[in-house]
Amino acid sequence: MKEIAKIFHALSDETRLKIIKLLEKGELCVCEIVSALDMVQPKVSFHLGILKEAGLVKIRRKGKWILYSLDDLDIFKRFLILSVLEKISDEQITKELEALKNFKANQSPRYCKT
Amino acid sequence: MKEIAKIFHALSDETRLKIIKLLEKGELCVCEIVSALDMVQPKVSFHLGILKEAGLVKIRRKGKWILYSLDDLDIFKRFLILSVLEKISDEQITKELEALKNFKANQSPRYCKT
DNA sequence: CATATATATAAAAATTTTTTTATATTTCTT
DNA sequence: AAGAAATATAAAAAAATTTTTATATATATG
Repeated sequence: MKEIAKIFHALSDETRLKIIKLLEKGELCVCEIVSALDMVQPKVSFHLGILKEAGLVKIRRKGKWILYSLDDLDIFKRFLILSVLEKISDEQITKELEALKNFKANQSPRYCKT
Repeated sequence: MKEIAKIFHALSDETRLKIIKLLEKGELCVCEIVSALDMVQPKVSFHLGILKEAGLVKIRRKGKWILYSLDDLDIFKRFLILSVLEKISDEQITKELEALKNFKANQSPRYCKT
């Protein structure tokens, strides 16, 4: 029962819902999420940690970057994630998508420099 | 987005998940839930309030009792509730079901006397 | 109508979660 | 190898949630 409560808890926060929406389009490194959300890095890492602990996102290391992506192997989690994506429209994260686009545009291939 | 976070928040607590499980079998008044969970009444009312605010349970007054039941008219909520019911087995609330049974057995038709 | 019962609500206390700030770790680059 | 960049983690502070305790409200009953 704890496990289920934990999954729902991970989804009970607007910042975390936004992160899930941002990951809809694909893998993102922490610094990209930081710039999209316009929040300090440890705060973003904190929320990513909660999503990860709940098994909703997974990570992959690439050099000095850690790339986060949605983890929906489990059918229940897959449904929850799909529900979130469907319930929350892109218009609700316009600001964040815009910031992400700008960030990506202004960075060279080796893109972050916190 | 707040609305969705609110629904997930309502489901992110073990007491509230237990209440949903208890309501699986049908309407219950507050005092029955209190005795099933073995918690003080204001605490139970607090959690019922959160479930109600999230639109997951509904109420019906019957004399001095207020009867709570699952509210799953909405397809999304219905799925969430069904998931909870399916994910949490009856064995996980054995104690509570037992307490509820005893309570019901020991009470006359006009059953509560807090 | 006065009292008892069932439940809600308010205020205060306790607990948990989130945020901030500082620092550690890992990997890359020169 | 030294320094910089990306991220995590720890500690402290702030904020939110939950629990407790006391009280109010509504309905029923004698």
